[in-house]
Amino acid sequence: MAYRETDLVRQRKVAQKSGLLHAAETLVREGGFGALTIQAVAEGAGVGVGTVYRYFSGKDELATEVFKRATTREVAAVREALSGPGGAATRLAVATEVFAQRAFSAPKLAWALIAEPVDPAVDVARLQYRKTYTALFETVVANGVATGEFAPQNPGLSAAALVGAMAESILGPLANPVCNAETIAALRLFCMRAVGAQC
Amino acid sequence: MAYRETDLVRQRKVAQKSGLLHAAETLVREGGFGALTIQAVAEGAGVGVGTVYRYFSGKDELATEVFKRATTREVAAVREALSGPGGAATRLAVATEVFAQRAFSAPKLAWALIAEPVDPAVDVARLQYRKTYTALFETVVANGVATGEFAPQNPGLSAAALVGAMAESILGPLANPVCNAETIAALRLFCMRAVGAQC
DNA sequence: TAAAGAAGTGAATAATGATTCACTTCTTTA
DNA sequence: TAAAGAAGTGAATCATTATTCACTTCTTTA
Repeated sequence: MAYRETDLVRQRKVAQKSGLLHAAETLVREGGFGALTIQAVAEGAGVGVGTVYRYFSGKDELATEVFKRATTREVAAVREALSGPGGAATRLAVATEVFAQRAFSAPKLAWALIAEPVDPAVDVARLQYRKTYTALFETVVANGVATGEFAPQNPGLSAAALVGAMAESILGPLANPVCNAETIAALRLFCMRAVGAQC
Repeated sequence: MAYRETDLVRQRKVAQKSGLLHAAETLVREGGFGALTIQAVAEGAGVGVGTVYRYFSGKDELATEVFKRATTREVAAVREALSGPGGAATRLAVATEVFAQRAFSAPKLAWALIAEPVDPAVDVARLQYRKTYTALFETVVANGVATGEFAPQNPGLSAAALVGAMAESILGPLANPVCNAETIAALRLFCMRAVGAQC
């Protein structure tokens, strides 16, 4: 036995994989999943295309991992906002702002995660993502309805509509590409009225 | 001079082009623009692939024409609903229902027109489409704000958010795929509250 | 240092789908 | 009917990407 993987090698492999994922996410940030090609990932990470296949079984797996990493971050940020202090109205308002801020700072990424259709493999992950996302909003809407802060309504539909309203007004092709405090404030008011919160 | 195009030939050419567009739209209805291949269009219309190129300079032109035809119809339907009788609230409610009904009856098409990313060539047409669409809603929102029926708000942002809310709750991956009167009613209420209409 | 084991490489291959073009068939008129 | 003009055809070609694999280089240990 003349070879055995050492910690040094393990670290390098982790770093390599991380570098590949970083290069891949950069591409998605800049041009959505449509810009994610193995060639470009390899180039961005400074390795050969074959190397990518040492770390990922194929494009699907790479794309899915990029998707999961990014969505985990996004969901965590919104979840944190929704689990903060205050009533349902306050928390929904804060969550709306968090969503808007993050989307503004990386619109292509936000669009890629929420709307861009991709491989069926990634679509499975996206379905889970949207479910999680919508569920977060659904919870706060249902909570507000229960406490009487919001109007009676179908929380599931309202949650989907809220996500759609946020996505369209901020990521849509007609959206102001500049981070605009007024836009965010207007969106927050729209969402507040939509759930029937008094404000 | 031994040949000159006659009316008969002209008619046939018009019919042929119309048949190609019909075949193309059928494909988009069934699978979005992703399903629009020249091969499939030719097959659907019962002609050779080369024939498609006698009528369209390339795939871009074909896709753009399909898009424009379909969107013209959609916009007309919503515009009619918005220009009907009654106040801003009534007209917005009717328009919401029209949008929802049409989207339910052809969800893939609606999704393809509103959300599916396609060739840059088609994207130009889509931008125009969304502008038109949003402008329609913007007008009624501004109208309602002016008459005091709706709360004060930024009509442009609200219009985009309304379109997003409708699209997401009806076309989104989590949407109920069945035409559901309750869903439509819930969406209508959401939209009414969102603009601050009393109902 | 030598040899085993594994990572790195990128030209070659595969798959998909748009586009071309030399050819055939149809339509018209002298 | 003959010949011009145009439409129809689809196999061949081009373009883009994912994927493979025979080979090279690196790392480890006896």
